[in-house]
Amino acid sequence: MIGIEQRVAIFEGQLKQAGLRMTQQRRLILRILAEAHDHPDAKGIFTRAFEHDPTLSLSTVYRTMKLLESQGAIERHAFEDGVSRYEHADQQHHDHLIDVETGQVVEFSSPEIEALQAKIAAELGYEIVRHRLELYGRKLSKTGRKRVKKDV
Amino acid sequence: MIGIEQRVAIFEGQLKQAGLRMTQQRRLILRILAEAHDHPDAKGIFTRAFEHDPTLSLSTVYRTMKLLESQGAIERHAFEDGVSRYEHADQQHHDHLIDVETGQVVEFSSPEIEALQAKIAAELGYEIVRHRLELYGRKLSKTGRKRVKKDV
DNA sequence: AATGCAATTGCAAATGATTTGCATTATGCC
DNA sequence: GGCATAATGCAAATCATTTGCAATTGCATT
Repeated sequence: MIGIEQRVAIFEGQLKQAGLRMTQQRRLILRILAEAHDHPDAKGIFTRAFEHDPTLSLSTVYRTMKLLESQGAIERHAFEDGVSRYEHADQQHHDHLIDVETGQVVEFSSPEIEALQAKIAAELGYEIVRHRLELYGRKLSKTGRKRVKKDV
Repeated sequence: MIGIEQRVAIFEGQLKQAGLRMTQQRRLILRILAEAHDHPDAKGIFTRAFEHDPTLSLSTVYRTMKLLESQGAIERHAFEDGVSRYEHADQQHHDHLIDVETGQVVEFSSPEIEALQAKIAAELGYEIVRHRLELYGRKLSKTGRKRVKKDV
């Protein structure tokens, strides 16, 4: 988990290499994302950013998300509700468990499942390029659970 | 895999119980779905049905898909392109592997993965309500593969 | 610090999938 | 056959996202 300044600096370097520019709005959105501990959608990011810069437009958020995604700086997910949600990409790979009652998103990862996926794909004559695994669940009442990391 | 007539009859029974009616367009769409060996989207179903009944409207297709889904007669999937795709629901549970080059959809199922999912959810304090597992892959060149079931 | 030009932005309009309001039609019980 | 109302077709409405374009801004260069 690196800091905001480093993230901005890294991204600015990537931009420069591509002949692109670091703008106020990109800096702001990057900051919002770095501070986010959840999986906000474009409107959510826009709302948060808007408080710092009321001249920002939603189009710019969308364009920036697309740019960040193409640079590998963020990951985009589309859960069941259909809207795209984003999270920064400096963490290890993980999948998501969505609480069907609250919409809360819990992250998890399972090397065993990954291995099985690769095996299945190979048996079908494929190599996996990427995958999407989402569990939709309901909280168990009271017994033996172990919470890990939660957000919305 | 049951026949079309039986499917229509079953569905008509379900409709009757709900005070709903079996119409020409519902019958037609049901037939199209039963004959489909792929995962068509609303427009695709509409196109196929339109050849049999040019008065059919796309709205009716959407309304019918929603009805069929609520009756458990079909399953709806939204892969990465965002559009909803449908398949009849009389087969055993399975997940999907999508060929990133051709869009071809291969079905597979893995009890091992299902078991792991349940275990992971339980550890996080959840019971799984449903899940979504999609593998996006590229065909291996020539060696050891075993094709199973394919469609688009 | 001023200049120039392409990259970027904000805005509004366009898109594309899906839904919905409403007047018209058709289904299925009497 | 007649009726009440469920279902349809059409057009207009949504909703998330994208895009055209004129105005602005970043930044490399004087």
